[in-house]
Amino acid sequence: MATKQVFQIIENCLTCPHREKRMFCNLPAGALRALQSLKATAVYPKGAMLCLEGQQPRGVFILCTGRAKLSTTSAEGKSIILRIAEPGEVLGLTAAVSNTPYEATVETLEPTQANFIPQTEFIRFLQGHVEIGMKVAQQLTHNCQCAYDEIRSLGLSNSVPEKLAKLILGWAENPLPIANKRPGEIPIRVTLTQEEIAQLAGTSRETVSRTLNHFKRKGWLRVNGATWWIMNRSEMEKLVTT
Amino acid sequence: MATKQVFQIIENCLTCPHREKRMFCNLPAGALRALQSLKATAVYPKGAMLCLEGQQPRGVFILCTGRAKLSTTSAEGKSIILRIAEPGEVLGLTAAVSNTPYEATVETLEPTQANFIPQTEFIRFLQGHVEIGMKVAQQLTHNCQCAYDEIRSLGLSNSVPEKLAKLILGWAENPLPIANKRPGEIPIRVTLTQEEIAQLAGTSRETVSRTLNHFKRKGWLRVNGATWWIMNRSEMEKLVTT
DNA sequence: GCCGCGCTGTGACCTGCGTCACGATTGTCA
DNA sequence: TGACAATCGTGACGCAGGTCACAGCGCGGC
Repeated sequence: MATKQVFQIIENCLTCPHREKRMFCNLPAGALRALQSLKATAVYPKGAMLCLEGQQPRGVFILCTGRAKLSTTSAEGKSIILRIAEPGEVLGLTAAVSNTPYEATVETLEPTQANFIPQTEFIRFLQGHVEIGMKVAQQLTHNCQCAYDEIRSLGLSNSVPEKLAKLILGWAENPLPIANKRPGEIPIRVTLTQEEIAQLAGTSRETVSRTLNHFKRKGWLRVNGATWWIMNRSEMEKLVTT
Repeated sequence: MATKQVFQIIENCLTCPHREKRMFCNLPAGALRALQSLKATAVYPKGAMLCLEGQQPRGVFILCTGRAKLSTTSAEGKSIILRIAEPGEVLGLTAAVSNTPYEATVETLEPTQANFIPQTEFIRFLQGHVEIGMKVAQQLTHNCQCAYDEIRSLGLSNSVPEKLAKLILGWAENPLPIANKRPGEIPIRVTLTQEEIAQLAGTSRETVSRTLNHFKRKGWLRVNGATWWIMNRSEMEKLVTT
């Protein structure tokens, strides 16, 4: 099904084809040249740890390709996913700006290219360009908004079905671009395991399994490997009150 | 017991006695003068709403005196407290920077003086001074860290007693400066109602009541109105695993 | 092809805590 | 000082979902 793809490395931020779509990278030429000279590009396989919760900050990462999951772990080893970071995001900002240990562990979910900038150089870069300040503020704002969403989801949703429905409907915001789709069916790609979904929703793996099967039995959802179809969006929305 | 205090208004940021202790206000003279000319000072009674969740942003508030609670409410009217903001914090930043509706409702917990800066002027102020960018980044970073703490508390703590112990121990970080205290006893001031504590911990009022009484019966806590004594810190710490 | 590991499905059990209900206590304003 | 509202204390009940245990299943590696 999936043809083997060659992993494209983006060497030069100035000619990066994605630049304008990206939250952080869409910068004026001057700042972009400075960024280009500061950054060190690296490619990581799926499952690589970019940084670990509690470590002293070494610098920030800018995601070029690939998504990463940010998670935090309790003393007993229970862990929750704070959010999934998309290409164009800067990771490790809170730690770098306030010079405190990394708040989260960052693990790549797929093969990933990322640009690394050491902390001191990033701070200097930040102080030298006003636009960077704005971009940093936007990224931090985005982090906050995601965090607040998570808090609302954890603290205000009453039931697990509700939380899962909310998650799935959130993924449906950017559906798979499939040609032969039937009207009303939304195809999405879900590469997370049930364990990870449980960590996102703040529940247990077994409950995720049971709830998904409940959705399937109701005919609201069809699952085929990593491709899911939302068959009845409105019914799922009824579950969501917030 | 409590003598009636005259509420002191701080007219001038340049001569503000608290400036150097405050997260946001400790600025170089130039930026401070600009701030002084932009701001509009107001005094609010306890229980005043500075901004409402979902409203279009009008601007930002800088807390001079008094604390405020930031909360968010679900469709059914259940609400949780995101955090308690202290003097020196800037509120409404996420909304103002990204021009999205306010994320939270801000309600004063005590008589409060706050400086208001309209959104467009604040953005101009931000773009005109690099130091403001850093301060904004620090405030946003602080917001994120608080939010992540809340997520950890909601998602990783298993029991309500654990969450409450964590909360109380957090308050014990800055205890009341009382002279005749016995060694090992930590006096703290708690002006929140049990309902509010429940919203902070993501639980119900009744459970807070029961759990606090459990702590009292164990001899770990003594409550006298708004003044509480932590009698046995180490036992309470044993409850906290994260 | 076969083996093994990671993922998923499902039953059984049980407990923490949310909810309802009501009464006691405290604070506050006229 | 008295009355009313807000806050707090506590018993009873029920169930959502966490936990444990184990069984199929798919997929990649050798």
